[in-house]
Amino acid sequence: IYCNKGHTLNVMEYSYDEDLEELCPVCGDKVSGYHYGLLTCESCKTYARNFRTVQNNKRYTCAENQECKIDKTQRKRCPFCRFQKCLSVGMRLEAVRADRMRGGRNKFGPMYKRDRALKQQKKAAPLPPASPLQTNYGFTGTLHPLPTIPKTLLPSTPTPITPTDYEAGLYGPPSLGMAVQSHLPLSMQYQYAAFPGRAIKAECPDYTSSPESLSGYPYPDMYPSASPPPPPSLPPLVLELLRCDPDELLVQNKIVAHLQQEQSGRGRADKASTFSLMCRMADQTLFSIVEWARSCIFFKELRVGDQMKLLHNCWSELLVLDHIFRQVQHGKEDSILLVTGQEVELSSILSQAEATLSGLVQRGQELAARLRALQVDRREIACLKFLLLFNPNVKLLENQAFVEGVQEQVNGALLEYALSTYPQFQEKFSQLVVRLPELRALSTQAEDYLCYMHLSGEVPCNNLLIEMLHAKRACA
DNA sequence: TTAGCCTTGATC
DNA sequence: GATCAAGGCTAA
Repeated sequence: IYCNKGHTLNVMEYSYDEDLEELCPVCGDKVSGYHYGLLTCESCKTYARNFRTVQNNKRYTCAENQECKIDKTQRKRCPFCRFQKCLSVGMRLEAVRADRMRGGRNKFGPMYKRDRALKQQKKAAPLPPASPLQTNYGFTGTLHPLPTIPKTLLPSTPTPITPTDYEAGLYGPPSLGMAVQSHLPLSMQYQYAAFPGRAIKAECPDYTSSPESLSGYPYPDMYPSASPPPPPSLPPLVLELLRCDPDELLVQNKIVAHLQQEQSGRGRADKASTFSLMCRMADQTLFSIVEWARSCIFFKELRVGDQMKLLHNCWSELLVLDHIFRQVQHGKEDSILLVTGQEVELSSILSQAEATLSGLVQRGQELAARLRALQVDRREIACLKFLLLFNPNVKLLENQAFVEGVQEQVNGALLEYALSTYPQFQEKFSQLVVRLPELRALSTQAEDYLCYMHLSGEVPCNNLLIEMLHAKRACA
């Protein structure tokens, strides 16, 4: 039994109403439910939904410094900043339906459920008071089991889970290997919409699959500004590159499931260190990056030898970019969002991680802040990933000219996209590209650190990270 | 234009 | 049938 505000509440009977006590992250008004990815009030829900139609006729600008305070009484004063805030707190406007279809559910359903489950967990176990992640992944040396996400919220596989496993708290599917993706059950394709063209009726429309569908969604994925909506004829290559991106939720669930499975295979006395867990997390992320690359336009045309050379060259850069863009989307400077969807307070990392790691994390936060300030969007990140992958400086490529050609094409498409989508920000392309050397420098530092930790025996065995590290350099 | 209330409809 | 997150309607 857990007492809350004078009401006696059995934790097992956690009710939906508990969520509604929260305040809208945009304006602080009373929350009316989950809307477009998170708990918001009714008015911000309507505001976010209507923004597209409103934006069609009006071009909002901020009369101040684009830093207007948005609260319940002042939220009407600056539509521009209100919309910016909607996005910065994490509202997912891809859930606004282009076809205006009413009713039904969308792909965020599982996310809402999981969020509720996590909130319930927090209430059930209020100590330590921090996020579930801190409870389980706090930088205190030892590692506890993964957060117990109900297995119903994880992607299902055709493989059954035994009741024994379930009772033991082993929520992840027994196996979720890399080859599983093409054998996803239909229900999962529905829930997570990993691939274009597979969306079912009530699913969020797939805005990435064609220029026509994109025109029904005339603002960028993130941080749209007061500029006019992008013209319907966006560079087709940009759309194509974006189409290669896997669904974030799918990747997240897959990694969580894998880590839970790994963790469940350990005895109670055999707990992995926090660093070791982070390595495994990065390792799984790297798997998903390799899988992404292998299915990518252009890349899949290359011979395996060239594919390996390119990946060996840029794996850490792609990992770092993946991490950094997650922080850009996360939008909080005082915490880190992990690929598993868990949040760690920055202060707890900086106070408990050793100096080198702290430095790396901080540099990552700085780079994320710079990209956030540039209002980088998902399509631009998709281009940057290709620019990193198709690095024409990689030596001894069988098909050097092709790689150079792709690099050139993607550069051109990114330039065209940035100019047409953000015409008020002529320098955006160069500002974005100039971040790449910074990112490369950071990833080199991260590699060095990983190498050092590997030599100290701190990195788990059979790790793709180490395989890549060895392939790229003579670590010893 | 905003925001509270209403209707809808896929999933549970 | 209930749920609840979508979109619709409309007074202010």
